[in-house]
Amino acid sequence: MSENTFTKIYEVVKKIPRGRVCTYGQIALLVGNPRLSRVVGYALHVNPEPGVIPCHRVVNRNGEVSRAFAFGGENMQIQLLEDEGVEFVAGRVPLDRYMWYGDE
DNA sequence: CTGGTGACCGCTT
DNA sequence: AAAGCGGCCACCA
Repeated sequence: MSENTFTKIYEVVKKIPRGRVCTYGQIALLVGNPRLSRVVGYALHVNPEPGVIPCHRVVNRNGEVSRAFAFGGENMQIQLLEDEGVEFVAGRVPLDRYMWYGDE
């Protein structure tokens, strides 16, 4: 069984429902360690399965998209989220409405 | 093997 | 309010 931390992170990210966003810290918490937030970012950075892992649904605790999103630019991530129905306010996502707490 | 770094978060000055 | 530091995991030199 792949009980690697990275694998767990990927599993959680894949569970994020469409039209919903999640924070690095929340994912880390679901994985089992709230301090893995950094590792979460790195895990998505390697992104072994683009198209399968909805990394664009992951934002920081501020609701802002990552600046290092070197995939068509940050605007690309925002575009994908808006396409799913996620609303952006002042360049960030109102987590109060779109935050996914992992409880499906 | 050691050291440094990275899509972060929270606590402490 | 702003800045600094530690923590966790994996990868590269």
